[in-house]
Amino acid sequence: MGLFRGLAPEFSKKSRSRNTGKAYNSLTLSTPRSKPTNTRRPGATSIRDVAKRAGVSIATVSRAVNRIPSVDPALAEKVWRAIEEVGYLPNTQARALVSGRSRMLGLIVSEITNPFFPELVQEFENLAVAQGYEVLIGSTNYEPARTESLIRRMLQRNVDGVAVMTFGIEEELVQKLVEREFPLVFVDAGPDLPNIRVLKVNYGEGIRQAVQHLAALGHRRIAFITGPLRLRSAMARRDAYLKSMAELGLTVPAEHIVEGNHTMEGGIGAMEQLTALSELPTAVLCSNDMTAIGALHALFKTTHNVPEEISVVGFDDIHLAQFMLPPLTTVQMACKDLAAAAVEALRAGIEQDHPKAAKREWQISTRLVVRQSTAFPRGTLPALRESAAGRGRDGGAK
Amino acid sequence: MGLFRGLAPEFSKKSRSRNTGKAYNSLTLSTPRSKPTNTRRPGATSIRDVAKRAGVSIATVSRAVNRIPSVDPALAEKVWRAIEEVGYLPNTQARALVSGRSRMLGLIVSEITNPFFPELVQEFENLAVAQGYEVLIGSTNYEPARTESLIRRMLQRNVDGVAVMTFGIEEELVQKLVEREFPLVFVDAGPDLPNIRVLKVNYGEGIRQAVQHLAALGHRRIAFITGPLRLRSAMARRDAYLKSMAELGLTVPAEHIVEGNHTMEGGIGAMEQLTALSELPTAVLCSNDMTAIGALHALFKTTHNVPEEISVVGFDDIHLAQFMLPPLTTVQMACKDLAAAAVEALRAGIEQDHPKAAKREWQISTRLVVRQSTAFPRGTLPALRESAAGRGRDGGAK
DNA sequence: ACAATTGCGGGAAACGCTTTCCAATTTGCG
DNA sequence: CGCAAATTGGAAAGCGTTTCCCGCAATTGT
Repeated sequence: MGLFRGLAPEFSKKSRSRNTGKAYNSLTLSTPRSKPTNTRRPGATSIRDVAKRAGVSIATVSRAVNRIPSVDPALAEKVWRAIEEVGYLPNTQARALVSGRSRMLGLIVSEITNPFFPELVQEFENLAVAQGYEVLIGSTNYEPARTESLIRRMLQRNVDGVAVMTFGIEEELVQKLVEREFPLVFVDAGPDLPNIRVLKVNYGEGIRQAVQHLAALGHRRIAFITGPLRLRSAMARRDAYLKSMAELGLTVPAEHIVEGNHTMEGGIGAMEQLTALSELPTAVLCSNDMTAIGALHALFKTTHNVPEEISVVGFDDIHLAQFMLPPLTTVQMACKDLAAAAVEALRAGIEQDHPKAAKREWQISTRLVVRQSTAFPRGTLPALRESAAGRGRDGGAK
Repeated sequence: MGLFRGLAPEFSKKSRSRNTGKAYNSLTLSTPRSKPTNTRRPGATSIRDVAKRAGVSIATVSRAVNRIPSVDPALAEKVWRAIEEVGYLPNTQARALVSGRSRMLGLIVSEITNPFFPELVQEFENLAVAQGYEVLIGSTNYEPARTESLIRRMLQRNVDGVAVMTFGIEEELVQKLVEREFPLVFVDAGPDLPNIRVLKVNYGEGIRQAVQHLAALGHRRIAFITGPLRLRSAMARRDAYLKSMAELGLTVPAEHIVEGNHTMEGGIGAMEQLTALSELPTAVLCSNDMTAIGALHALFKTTHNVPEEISVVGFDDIHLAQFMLPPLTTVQMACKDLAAAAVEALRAGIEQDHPKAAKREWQISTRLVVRQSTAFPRGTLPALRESAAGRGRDGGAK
């Protein structure tokens, strides 16, 4: 719908000046329309410059650059020297023009300011660049309008594929990408179509470890702060928590599940709800690390000590987690693995002769990293607390 | 040098298979070389499809899309309907072909995983996209090799301009961009050339406020943890600190200036050096917030209380700062202003008829935000401490 | 009523740079 | 010496848009 209205913002200025009717005609004709040639950047060099310098044809230069072995090694060497001398860089746009592939990948995340995502972006970009791809990054901020504009941008720029790492995107918008048969990568779940690949995160694994860790320490009242529940991943994490609790025969009262929104502010709000309860939980699991950081902050403000009075566990294991006060026990979802899988899956979709072209699913594992935000609950024997501290200490050293 | 060797990574696969010599020939000839036509994505539509659908010429479609007023409104409406029906989106690459401008901006930051930069990226991107630009992001991680590859990527993709927000980049590498007369934006300082614009950050302003805030609380031994001193901005911050101290007649012993590297790890190391001193400083100013977070962590590990035993001040005011324990007093460098200035300066360089085309410098101001990581130094009267807490509390509410 | 002017729309070229086809030249070998 | 194979160069294709230029129709002026 609105996806196709309001195109071409870059021309708005021009059309504005034309609102005067006739006046514009002379205007536009006199202005840079006369000879728009020579728009090339002064220092830029083309394949022609190299050919001239090396005294060969442009065809030979192209072959040398692409390492077609039929060119005489001596000649190739001459071409390479010329390339360095004139500072030639092949124009990617021109290449895209003839190959029909832009060699750009889209990466859509939900919130670039959540530290988890820059880490993911970094890894993704490293891998993509190593394969000769450029990355177009977009952050939806959970706003449909942004997502829409993002997808339009990706379509217009003709990216070769898009990784949607928002952990639960608005369905209809992605439809646009699906229709055009863009290679797509989703996290957790996606439409079952040939161009679509899915990264399945095994939330249960790490979350079970976290619940069992807390239970082993003696916790029984373990609360959970969820993410925004319209995200599939947030639901999956909550469900994994419920399942792990049930496995241990622990019941979860309704008020022990509070909805957050994967931000620090959300963590604060949720934790304030929990501290207002008549019977405080002794441990809180959070749907991501930012939520946990918010929870720590809320507990600080209400002068509850962590981990003495209440244990806190995060999810993601962002770099920051180990520097929190106290260092955060958290479930690690290796963003390195995630990024690697995303790039591999995209390439499998783009390059028809890719070795894993047929693979549809990638598995991502999670695991608990114990640091110092978890301990024996209050009322445990001092002797035991000693050993707990010993166990907890630096379990997550890098 | 190496900038021009090793081009065309996208062809590496092909060339690898060619290492066998002759064998490849049949390979490349048989593979998708036969008829590389029809590489178009199935769902993609071109201006021609719209023209056919609307029963007009492509010229008319182009005019309608660009809102050239000479087209009959009724016809334009028909075109717009056709556009929605076929789901047409103008191909940016083709537009770039004729306009000679890619409408992409490069944004080079030093470390995407430092939370300050995602915030900057976000603002920058919002503004750029609103103006019809796409953003190519690159993180140097302080590695010359990465910077080099980054610049090559930007050159190859033909960006219209580059904002170098690394706060002090390796000179020779940028030379490549300067040579080609790319519009460039630097922070703090840059070569004095017509295509280059500079964002001057007034570090002195905020840092003076920080030093005076600490001095007013009664601190005399105020230490400073620098950033990596090869960065101009790190030097500028240190110099601003020294100047502010001198203004108050406070002497700074050499051991009160410790070099960090703008990361949490660096902050920890630097703070450990400070806590090892026979006479501990009562307050520490840090060159950025990540350093301050590291410092807080180091003080936590060595069981020094903040702010009772030692006050800590950061720089940047990243979003996270207010959620630290205790909430961090810091100098705000508004990344909104920075991003806005960067985009405006780039546009001034790119669009020759931009209203501020002649402007060379943009001023960025800084200011202190007082939170709870600063307080009266030890030994102050309890009565005074009360009022200090009152003053410090929530000075930086958003 | 006819000529002149204006307005609008369509066909086709240009845009920039690469890749690749095809033909020509050289080299090698029988 | 002749034919085949290997290399190289000239030239065209290719992408989808914007824009030039011309023709046709409609409107206005005489």
